[in-house]
Amino acid sequence: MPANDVWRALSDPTRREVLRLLRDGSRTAGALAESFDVSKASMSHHFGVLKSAGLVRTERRGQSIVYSLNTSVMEDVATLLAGLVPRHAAKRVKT
Amino acid sequence: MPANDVWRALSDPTRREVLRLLRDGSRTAGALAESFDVSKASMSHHFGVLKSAGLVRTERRGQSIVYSLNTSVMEDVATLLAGLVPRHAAKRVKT
DNA sequence: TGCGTATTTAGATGAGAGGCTAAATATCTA
DNA sequence: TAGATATTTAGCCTCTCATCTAAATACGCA
Repeated sequence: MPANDVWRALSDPTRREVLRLLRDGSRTAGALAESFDVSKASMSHHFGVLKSAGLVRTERRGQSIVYSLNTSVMEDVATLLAGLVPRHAAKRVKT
Repeated sequence: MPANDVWRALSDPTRREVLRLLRDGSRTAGALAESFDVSKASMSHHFGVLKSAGLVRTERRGQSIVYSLNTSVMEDVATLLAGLVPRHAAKRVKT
């Protein structure tokens, strides 16, 4: 999980929304894509960015590919952020 | 603090390093710029991005302009991140 | 006021990102 | 195997971003 890839992945609003959707459970590429007003090809590109950053995992199920959050890496992201926040700004990350 | 601006500001490694430097205390634009192998004009651009995202504050001191972290906004950033991390991935953000 | 220092703004450039359509690949089912 | 469905890859285009140099602005001090 190169930190640079993670930050870059998070810099796009579409990708952040994908992560938010995945908070509620795994979804197929197609199901995710339907939530956005963007071509499936473009969504596939976003999925690739999220995947190479290690933020999501994939699993084939029949004809579909199911995406889910890689929760352990999401924890690492919290740590990355902690490296920027000054000590007295520490707070409980409520989820 | 539009969330988009914050994430965009954080997506650049130079800007993240600026924030890390500011964790240890305020610094002038020139002092910050010396830590990077980039022109002062480019650094000024980065400062502008950080500032318009609300991540840093400025204060003129004589000929210099002193940059410091906007700690309250850094807390908000932690909240933004929390909006992406699934419940069972919650963790103490150690700083 | 005039000069030196500190910083930002203007304008140009090259690389990269995200978008699209069309084609390719993988899987299921008849 | 043929056809339908799901997803990714390829190729192209446009726009944004980080960077640079040069010029402009702001301040302190003689």
